[in-house]
Amino acid sequence: MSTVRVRFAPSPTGYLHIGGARTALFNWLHARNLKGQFILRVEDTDQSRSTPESVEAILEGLRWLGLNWDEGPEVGGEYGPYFQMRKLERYREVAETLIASGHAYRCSCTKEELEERRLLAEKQKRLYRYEGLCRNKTLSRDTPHVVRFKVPQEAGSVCFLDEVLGRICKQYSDIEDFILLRNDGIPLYNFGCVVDDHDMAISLVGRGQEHINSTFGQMLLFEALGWQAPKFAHFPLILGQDREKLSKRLHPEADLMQHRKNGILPHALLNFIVRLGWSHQNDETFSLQQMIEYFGFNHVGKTSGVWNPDKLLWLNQYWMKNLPPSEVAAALIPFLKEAGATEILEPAKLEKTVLALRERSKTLVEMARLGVCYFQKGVTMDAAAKAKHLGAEGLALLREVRERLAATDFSPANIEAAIREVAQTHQVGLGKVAQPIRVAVTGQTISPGISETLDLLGREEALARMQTALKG
RNA sequence: GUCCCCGUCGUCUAGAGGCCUAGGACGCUGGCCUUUCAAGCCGGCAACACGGGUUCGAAUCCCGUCGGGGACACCA
Repeated sequence: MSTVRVRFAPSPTGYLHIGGARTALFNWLHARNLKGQFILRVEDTDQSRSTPESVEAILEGLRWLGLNWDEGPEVGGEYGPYFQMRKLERYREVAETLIASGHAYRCSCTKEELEERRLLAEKQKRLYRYEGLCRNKTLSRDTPHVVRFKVPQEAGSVCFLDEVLGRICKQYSDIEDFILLRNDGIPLYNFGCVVDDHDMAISLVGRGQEHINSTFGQMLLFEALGWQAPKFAHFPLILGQDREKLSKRLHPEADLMQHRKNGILPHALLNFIVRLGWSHQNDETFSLQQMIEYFGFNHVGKTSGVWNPDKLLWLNQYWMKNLPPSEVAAALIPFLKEAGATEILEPAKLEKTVLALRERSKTLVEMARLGVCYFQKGVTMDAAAKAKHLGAEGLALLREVRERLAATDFSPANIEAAIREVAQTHQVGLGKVAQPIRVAVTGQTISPGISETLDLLGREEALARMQTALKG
């Protein structure tokens, strides 16, 4: 069996797009599933838009998701360079080969000239083609020119067998003489991509369906160069709720790191995007090991999927409840700080907090909001909560329970008993007694069960907070 | 407009000719549990785009229509 080598080849023109993240994930899973190599390649040939900051942002996004690469920036590898701008000579050399073999030509037509022809063709209601356009001009190397690929002029078509879509073809006449090298000698996507996929011995190219049309040109290039083309797999697109392709401009959820800020666990996000376009029987939740074990292109769907924020939230809560508490606790720390925690974030207490709050929060932001009161001195009292539960009646009940609590240790049984007795004495429901305690110690109407809450706070702090509430 | 891809509940999907009276999940919804809020458990609503074929039999195969999306840069 030949080696599986797949790549993720983003262009560093901004943050890591969620669609890119899913493309990376599918490739990564395929590589891990088959014990192959996952390569990261930076396609930075768009000089006007590429920035080093973007490279870093993309690496950071991949690291956050845990998608490690075997070759690429920072780790190197035998097939580098992994930045396209570092191998311009190579592209020029290949372009020359194509010109020499008659598969490409130098073209000095300007954009304007081409546009003119396009309009003319439209006016004449005939299909516009690049046929013969500049092919016959002979140019010296010093006149400014681009290098164009010479698409076969005879009748015929290019086809490839897509791993998820099946056989797809396109007629030669529907493909234009696309540009290989710009007039500054820098390669365009379609060309750099082919040279690199060949040079890096990529066995399968997995990318979004928006690239299907460029695949035909690439197939032509592989053929002209006499190189064996890799396999291709085109993944369904991710659409926003407006059914348009998820774009950075229109959809905030397109920004991977936005989800980190929103308190989404990386594993939850992974689980969510892996199910957008892929399935394994009726399974909904997957550990990383399961994803790797089950993944295959045969179960990648063909239809675009719509972003579903509710399901992401559900998955996030699911994983907050099912991942080791220590892992969730570690992820919670920055959110607690952000929420205003001032006390020491001690690991054991953090884990207890996670255990107590994970059934009540869908995100780490929510968990921090509910949990920050356990990591502060005193409470920030919610006015509405106070008005509702710490009126005359509430305070009277609170005074009484506090007395009983102060007289015992804080075992769950004792706390239960104290509440029960007070409720019984006054012929009121348990809630009547419990709520004032809850509000007094947390400042909110929402918290875990009372004994759990008091335990989290510690006897001393809890009694002190009740005392403060009683003083008004 | 041209080319390419796609078309099962609102959404993500299972489904590779009989196992489908179409299954699961999110959401919505009724109930149980309950000291708050949740979580959990039990139940409900809800889909094969349409029209022709092929076949004893079609969500599954073929054709057409309609619908949706994508690509049409010296961007990737």
